[in-house]
Amino acid sequence: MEISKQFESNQREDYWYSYWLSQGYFKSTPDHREPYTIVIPPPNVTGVLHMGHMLNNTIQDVLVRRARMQSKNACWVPGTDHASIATEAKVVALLREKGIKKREIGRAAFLDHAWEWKEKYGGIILEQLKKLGASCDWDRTRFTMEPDLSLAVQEVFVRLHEQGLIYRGLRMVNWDPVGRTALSDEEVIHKEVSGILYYLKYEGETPGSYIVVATSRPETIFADVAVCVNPQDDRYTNWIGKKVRVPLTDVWVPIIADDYVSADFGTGCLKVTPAHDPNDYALGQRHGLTAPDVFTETGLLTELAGRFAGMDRFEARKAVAQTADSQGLLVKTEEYAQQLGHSERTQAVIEPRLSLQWFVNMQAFMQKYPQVLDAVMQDEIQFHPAKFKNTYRHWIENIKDWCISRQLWWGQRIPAWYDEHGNAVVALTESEAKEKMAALNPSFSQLNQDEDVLDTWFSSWLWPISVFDGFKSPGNPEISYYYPTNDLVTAPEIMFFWVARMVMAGYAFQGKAPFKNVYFTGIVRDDQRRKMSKSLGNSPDPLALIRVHGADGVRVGMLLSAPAGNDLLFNENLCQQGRNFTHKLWNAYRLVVHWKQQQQDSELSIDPLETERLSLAEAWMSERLQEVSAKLNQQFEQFRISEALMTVYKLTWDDFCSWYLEMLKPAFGFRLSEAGLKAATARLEQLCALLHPFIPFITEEIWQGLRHRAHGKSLMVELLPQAAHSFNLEFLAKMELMFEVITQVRAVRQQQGIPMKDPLTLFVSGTEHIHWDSNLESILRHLAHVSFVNTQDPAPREVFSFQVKQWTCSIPAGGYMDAAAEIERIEKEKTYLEGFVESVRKKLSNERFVANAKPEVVAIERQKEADALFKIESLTRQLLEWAKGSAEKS
RNA sequence: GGGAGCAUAGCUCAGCUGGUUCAGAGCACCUGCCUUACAAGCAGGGGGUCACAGGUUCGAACCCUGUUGUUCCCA
Repeated sequence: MEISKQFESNQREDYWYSYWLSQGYFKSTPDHREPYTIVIPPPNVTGVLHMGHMLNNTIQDVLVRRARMQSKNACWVPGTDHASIATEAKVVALLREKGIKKREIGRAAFLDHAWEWKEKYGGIILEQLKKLGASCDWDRTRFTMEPDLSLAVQEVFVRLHEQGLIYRGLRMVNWDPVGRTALSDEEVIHKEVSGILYYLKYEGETPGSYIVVATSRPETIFADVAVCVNPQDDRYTNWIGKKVRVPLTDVWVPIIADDYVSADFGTGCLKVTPAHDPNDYALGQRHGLTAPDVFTETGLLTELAGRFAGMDRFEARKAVAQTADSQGLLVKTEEYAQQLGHSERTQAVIEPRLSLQWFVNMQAFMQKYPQVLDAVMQDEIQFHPAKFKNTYRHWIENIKDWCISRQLWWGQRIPAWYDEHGNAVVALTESEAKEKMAALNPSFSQLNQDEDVLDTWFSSWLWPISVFDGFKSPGNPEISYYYPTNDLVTAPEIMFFWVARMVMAGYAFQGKAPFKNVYFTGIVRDDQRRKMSKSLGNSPDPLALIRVHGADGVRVGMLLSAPAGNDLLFNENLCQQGRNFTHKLWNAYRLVVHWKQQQQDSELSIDPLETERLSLAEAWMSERLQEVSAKLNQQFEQFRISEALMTVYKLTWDDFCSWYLEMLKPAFGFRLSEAGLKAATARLEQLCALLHPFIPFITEEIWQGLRHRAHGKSLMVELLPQAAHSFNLEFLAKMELMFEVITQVRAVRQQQGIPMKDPLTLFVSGTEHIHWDSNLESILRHLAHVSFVNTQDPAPREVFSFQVKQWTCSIPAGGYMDAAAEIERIEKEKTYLEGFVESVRKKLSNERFVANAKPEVVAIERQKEADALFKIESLTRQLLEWAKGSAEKS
């Protein structure tokens, strides 16, 4: 069988993925095994795969595949969320292109369009995940707006309302005038922008008198109900209680005093617009002021603004300032930096707006479920990395009520009904609502359901429960088996949006935390540390990356420099590195296949020196595999996934390819024995198993190619090599030492220009300190072409030498020597060691050190001294020999 | 404005309870090699005042204080 020179990732990855699918390996049903469960952070239906998803889902797949190979019942539940604002905006835009207006066609028709859109595009991202190799149980794919999950959302609303944890209230909310909806605090992004401070004259009752008010929002003057000063501010004491005229109007407002106003900011006079600023609203409440609203829901000025009515708020700002200026009411303007809230979805500047909205009373919620904080602080839910516990605690301790109503149509409609007087009842169905209303107002004539829908996160927070139908049929076998899930992999950005709220829902509705571990990935940035985004155009197309580097290569690239919680500075070179790694593994495979083919060649005989090397290589590789398996267990326990990858990377490249295969490799003109081939095959299989969670495709291909496999077999359901509890450390150390000798001999060859084909003799002294095991010489011969080792006789005079621990190894220089250079090298090393000894002795002669330090530490220092002295002695002897040699020559 | 984190090689990061191999890894870089698995490779090599200044200690990358720079969260 001819193996292609490289792994044809594009075709073979598709092939293996559909093989896995057809065999149903991704499926999970409850059984007697230990469950391992992950629910996917549901991507947005409007989304296409971006680098963040790639990172996030690669990590999840690694965890799930590893669990599966540890014979756990691994279940990864996929799905998407309906993303109210984003989806609605998209559908509205699409309809607008067709000349259709949302409000004209009405709710039902609009929702038809939205569902149509969702059916067409909503699954794209999940299809893309398949290209990455994601081993989700696709039969379990859920959607936050499907009937069962929607019902769960509404039930939860009703239940929390009954418990008094949900209320409706007039509150200052974050209004998005473009999306025409309220947003929760978490959906508002504060950015510093440069604004202008306008200094406006407010004329007093006495002709010619005025005060100056500084404001960044002159367009809101029509909503002014007062001007406020600090009672301690001497400049304005006389004004308190008097009236001033709002510029450009005939409205007179009182001057009030309140500590809230800072005398230092602007002129010390604050215009009060309770409808348009949370602080002003509070001020208004304290002073019994009204709260007229000068904006429409789309951010236009109302008739309150007189001739400015109908103008956009930003246009009006300029127009009002200009008019005030022309009337001599604008004293001056000045630039200043201000923090402005922006809508996460539409980017629109947020307008604080008074409106009736539904809220979850978070303080009360937290009082009822204190575990939400405790579980995280006490590591019942472990955060990786743990530093995020601080952030979590801070948020919980300062928690604010959660505004959950959205003035949209795409989402679960709020199960609240109103009569003609605005009396509200909350019920799951209209008939229940009628009953409840009848009790409240027996004479009600009509009942209207709330027009608004619920925040998407009010669906997502139920996700770990609702995907297992924990609301539809409480205590069903699935929820009992899979819940709580094991690990959640997500970005720190949505710790509050989602993670914290899932914990809340977990305790409130299931009585248990939803997961045991939360792994926070970093944010994928470009090499200038800019966040990757579509608008910046700095994000590569993930599918194109997969085409070029292969899914395995991209997975390695994503993981290589993505320690938990650290941002990933993405660079395509990382995928290249991943690609190179898979290529290396591929070539190891080709070598083994090549050896297999050589066995058919009757002209070749078995290398007579193989047996010894084979048994050493096998003993060593077997220890190493166990050692590495144990290390991997530890690294996975601590979620050090990129370190785990580096561990198997080095195992493959250094241990397996550079040492193990090279030890086995038959000398030129010979072939490998059957035993040798069998061993190499088995080891490569084990290696593939360890690598499979990281690079599933190529390892499956190799594993399937190494020997005949029955149909229906797969590496992905094989078991990982087991980690031993103890290793033969002595043997491993002995081999390491021999490898060091080999490396040093190679270095001498390189430095002195001695070709590999010339055999060398090696003199070793110091074997009374460390035993020289001649059983290991076969690999020295094979890998460094040392044909003879002499541990008995003193080395001849002219040698190249090096130290390995207490061994002094010498290679007769033959015709290659450059005495002067060698002497210089030895002298340099001796000088260094002498300095070292001095520093160690200084330490040892310090009485306080000897008295205070732990005995073993002192012993180590003494050993260091002895070792160095020994080496110095050896070097001195060598120098002497070189000196004699040159003396005799001259 | 309030809070949290970070600062170690050119880059991205490890470095656990202060004490062997404590100054490490991968990539990048330099030198020599197309050696019959692999130039997407092999063999070798150089590279750091552990941000700065003090302090504690026999001993500090690690603990304490301050300074500077930087990132994030909250308002």
